Amino acid sequence: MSAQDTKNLLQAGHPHHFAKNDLLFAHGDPITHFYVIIQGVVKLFRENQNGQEKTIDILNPGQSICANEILDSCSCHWMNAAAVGDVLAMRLPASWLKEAIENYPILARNLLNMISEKENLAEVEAEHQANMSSAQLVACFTQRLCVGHGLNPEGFELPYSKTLIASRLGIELETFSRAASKIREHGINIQGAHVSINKPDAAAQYVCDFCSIASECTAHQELSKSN
Amino acid sequence: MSAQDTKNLLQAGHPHHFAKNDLLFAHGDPITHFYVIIQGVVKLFRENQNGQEKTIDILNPGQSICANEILDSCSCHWMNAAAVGDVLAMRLPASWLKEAIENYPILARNLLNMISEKENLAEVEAEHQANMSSAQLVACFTQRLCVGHGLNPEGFELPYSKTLIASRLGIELETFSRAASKIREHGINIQGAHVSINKPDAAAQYVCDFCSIASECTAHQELSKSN
DNA sequence: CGACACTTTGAAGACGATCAACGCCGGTGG
DNA sequence: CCACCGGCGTTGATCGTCTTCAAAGTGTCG
Repeated sequence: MSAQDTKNLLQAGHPHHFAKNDLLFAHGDPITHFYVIIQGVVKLFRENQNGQEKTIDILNPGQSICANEILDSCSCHWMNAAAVGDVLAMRLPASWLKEAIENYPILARNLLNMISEKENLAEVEAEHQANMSSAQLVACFTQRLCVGHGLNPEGFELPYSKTLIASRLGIELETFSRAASKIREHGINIQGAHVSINKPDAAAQYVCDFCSIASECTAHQELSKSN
Repeated sequence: MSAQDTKNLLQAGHPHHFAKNDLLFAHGDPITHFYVIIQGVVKLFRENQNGQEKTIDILNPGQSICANEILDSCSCHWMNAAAVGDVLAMRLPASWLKEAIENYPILARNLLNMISEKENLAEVEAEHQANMSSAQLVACFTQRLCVGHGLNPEGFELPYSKTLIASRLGIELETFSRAASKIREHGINIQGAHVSINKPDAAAQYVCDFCSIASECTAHQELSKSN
């Protein structure tokens, strides 16, 4: 979004605070607001009648919530959004977004871009689920975090609980834990919440051969060239 | 799309024929065209360096191909598209779509809607993969086909090969075959290519309790009320 | 210190993938 | 007309992986 958009946004909405585990909205609620996270982490998830949960995405400051639902033709939320810790989020009426789209074609264009990208990622994740072992899923996730930290040789701390990450990857916590020890032999070291990568190229090969978009993946490119 | 759009479309493009197994485009090809299927079936799939394939979607006449890729910022295709049988498809330059979007905001709006919907479906499918057994996946797929045929008590013929469907569902052909016999006890009868549903409500319950959007699913609603 | 959330580890079990063999059918060629 | 072949689907047996259940370990915070 442009600086101008941001300015408009700040005028149209108000910051709103959510405590840990608060729901920003739940499945079935009418869609009334659009959110932009200022601080904290929000978990999007779906829940079926058996109580099984599937975490769809983990959102960080700067990311927006439920733009796609507002743009879809439905009037109610399809999923739940919960504050993982304390969260501060800008809250705007849904109508504001709809009007903005009508008035600023450039915004519509940006949103198209963003949503296309998300759809693409969703497909790639489905592919990963089908073709990768749980250890590879964990390695892929970790690698991308690591690139986000500039491949710092000191390593970094996991930004979320392992329970949350496991849920995001569609595996059980126990499986995550076992996967974490298994990928040590591929150069990825997870000790408690601290992560470091010894052999980025080895790790990349272990994972990215099983990913159809490795050649376009920025994380993969960074890892490979760092040799 | 509106009738007017269709008219423009017919003027801007030319129909193009593809033989069985022809690629409409492949991963890495520059994005030059946009397609609308007139006749036949097209398979979208991704392939990793190990040769593992994942079928993303099966497209039928009337559906468009790669609108999302054109709207994404990338210049090359992220996936492959192959003709399952003989295919006739309208082929338009990608620039046509981009211009149309700039000129007709309503089209942008429709595309936003369509892509949001696809993203939503991709997420639901990920959820299904995580929470359903292979038998339930097959049942879900079959149910929706069945509703598409108006719940005809005579049943209907599968429109695709079982190999293709299995690949679409992310399971092996053998698993599909075993699942097909297992779901007979839940009122779904698959004999060769012929499918009939004896107990729609039983089948719906067997599957839809594991789906977070059962209450919004049109197929589920049809099945439930048919008792 | 004790309660609680989070994580690790072990053992058993279920499920789907894989390998292998066979049946069915349509097409091709002698 | 029959023999052969290849694509497709079914069925059986085995194996590896992930889930599940259970127990114990670690850490933080009141």
